[in-house]
Amino acid sequence: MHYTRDNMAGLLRSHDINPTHQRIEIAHALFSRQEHLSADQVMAIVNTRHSETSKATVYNTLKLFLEKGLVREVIVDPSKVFFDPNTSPHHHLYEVDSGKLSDIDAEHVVISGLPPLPAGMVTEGIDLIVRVRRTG
Amino acid sequence: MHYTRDNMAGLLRSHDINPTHQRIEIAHALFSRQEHLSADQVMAIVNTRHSETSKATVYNTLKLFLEKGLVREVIVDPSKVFFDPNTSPHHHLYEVDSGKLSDIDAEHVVISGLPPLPAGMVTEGIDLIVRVRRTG
DNA sequence: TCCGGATATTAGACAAAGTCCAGATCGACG
DNA sequence: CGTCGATCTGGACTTTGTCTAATATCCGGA
Repeated sequence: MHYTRDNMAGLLRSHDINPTHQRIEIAHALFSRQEHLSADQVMAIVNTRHSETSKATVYNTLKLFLEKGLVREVIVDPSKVFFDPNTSPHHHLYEVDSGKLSDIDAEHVVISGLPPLPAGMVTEGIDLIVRVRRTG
Repeated sequence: MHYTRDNMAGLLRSHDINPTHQRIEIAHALFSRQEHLSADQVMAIVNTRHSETSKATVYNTLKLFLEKGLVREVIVDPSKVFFDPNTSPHHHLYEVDSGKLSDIDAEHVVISGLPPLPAGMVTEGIDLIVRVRRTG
């Protein structure tokens, strides 16, 4: 599967998102890299050659992608939110010093013994973040 | 154990923190409530009667408490950091709609199957956050 | 008691992330 | 082509948090 811009249009449509120029560029930035990017980084990537997409649009679009389940939000750093194009169940490894964020496959991870939820509540998601630091 | 201001002074000393007026007030705000508070909330509480403590001091003090292991940082909301006076191992339940944050005792929770850490890394902490939402 | 240095506090300027809005622009369709 | 709803935009604004230089407080020793 190549993350071409044409394929992005299809991906957007399949998530009920009208594929505009800007949205395709933003989706392409996220999916072709398969990395965790902040809004800032997305903006920088999309506007490398010449300014194409405004800050407001980047934020609006990322929020839209989030609502439509195209990307996932990862909150590990108090100063910025990361957007993750991988929506399959997985966890995160965060290197505190460098700010590097990587995936931990959920396949073999088991979390057991959680207490029952309060009445009238449904789980929206379980975030497991392993914070690590370089020794010495 | 009552969380009197006098006891706060002892608590601070036992964590190698010089117990000043402002620090005692801030510690008292956190520990007497045993709740998760943001810097904003701490500032509001400490300055209810009349302005006593500046913003800079609140931030400096919370950071100091963090370094000295007196409180713990909880990152669940992209817009603000919460400070948790409970430093014993535990997890968190976050109600997305209301922003309410509560503890999950770690005693019976088991997390297994995590992959080995990259070489030269040590775990700084594992954060488990259960995000819930009220059923519609 | 007075002095001096170390530690703490402060106001306010500043920075960065994100939101908001009113107007401009786009693009599909008749 | 002209219209209309959807989208995009610049820029002002808000909020959280940081920084700095000046001031205040504390404490030990002469």
